[in-house]
Amino acid sequence: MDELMKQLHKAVSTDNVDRNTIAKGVEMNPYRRTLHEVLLERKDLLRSRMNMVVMFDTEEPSTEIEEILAQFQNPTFPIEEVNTEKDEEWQPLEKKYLDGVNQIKEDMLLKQGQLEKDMEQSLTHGEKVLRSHRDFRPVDERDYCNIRQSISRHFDQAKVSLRGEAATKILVLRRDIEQQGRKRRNFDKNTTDTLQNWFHEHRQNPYPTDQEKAELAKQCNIKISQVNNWFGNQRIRSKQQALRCEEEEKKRLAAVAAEEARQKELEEQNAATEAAIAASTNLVNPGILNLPLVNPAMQAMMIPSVQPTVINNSSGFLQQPNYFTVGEQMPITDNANGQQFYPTGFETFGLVQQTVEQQALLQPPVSQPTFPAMNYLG
DNA sequence: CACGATGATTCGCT
DNA sequence: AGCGAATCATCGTG
Repeated sequence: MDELMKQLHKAVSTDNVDRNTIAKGVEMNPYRRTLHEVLLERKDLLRSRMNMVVMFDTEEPSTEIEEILAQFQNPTFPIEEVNTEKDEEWQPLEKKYLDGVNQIKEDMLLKQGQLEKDMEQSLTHGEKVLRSHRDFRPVDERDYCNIRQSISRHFDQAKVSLRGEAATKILVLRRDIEQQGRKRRNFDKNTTDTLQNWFHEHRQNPYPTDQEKAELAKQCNIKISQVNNWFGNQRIRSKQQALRCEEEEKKRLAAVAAEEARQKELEEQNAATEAAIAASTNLVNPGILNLPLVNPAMQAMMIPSVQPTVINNSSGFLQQPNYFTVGEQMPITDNANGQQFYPTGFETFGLVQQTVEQQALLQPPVSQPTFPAMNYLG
């Protein structure tokens, strides 16, 4: 019985009321109804009074919060660039801020006053509860002290929370005023996404009706005039962008064409040089001038002193990797300069090392898979 | 701070 | 009134 009473006492002083403990006590105590009622009543009272503010287990007065709450004494307008020229623009905003701070302050003081009252009530109620305990257990000054401490601790925390809430409200207000003070704000991602989606889905005819504009405005939380501005800007800018893309594509194609022309010219030059050198170095047997130097069959017919190594060193075109593969072809015509021409694919034969690009020219280019270009205007 | 993106404003046209 | 176009002014970023 003593043990049970101890538990009950502890439960009351710490507000940690375990209903099982109470139930046991109720069963074994002649004053059970009274005890049961006062415990629950006290607990419910505390709960209902406290739930007006968020309670934290350990909350200490914060210097940060108090610094923010200094706005109550000396409110400073959050926007710096206040000049005389734009005073009429800032004044309503400044007033809004000062009024807001005042409102927050009044709210806080009101709630704080309510908390004080509630604390007084709780204290007197706690004392009343303790007095009623005297009917079934000894109650001394320590019990009163405990319950006073317990109650005032709860209310102190509530006050700290209240100040924290007020500080948060001030920060939110300052941020809002700062945002409103700006000349222009970019729309948030949701808004631009919504507008972009509509624009893209209707890119064939991106002109929303009045009703659609109203819907978009509501959906994006912007004014209808802003929807109009956005679509006006979007139409002209996507058009400009499309034109820019077209322009760049033209430039690109022109550059490709120029490069191709340059390559062709280079090849023609090479062919000319090669033929000229071939004509001047082919002194081994003037009688067979009209036969290709490159024909291996001809090499066998040449005088023995002319070794392939010599030809290699002196003229260089034997180093051409394709020499023997194309060499069996005969020249098809002569021109006035004694140049010999060979069927298609033979022109690359020359003194200049065959480049990769030139080799590629001999083969039909592998067609690259093409991806349809995105056309924003449809 | 330079520069591109972007929302708003203005003007002329139909 | 609604639009395209040019322009302004600010924002956001490297």
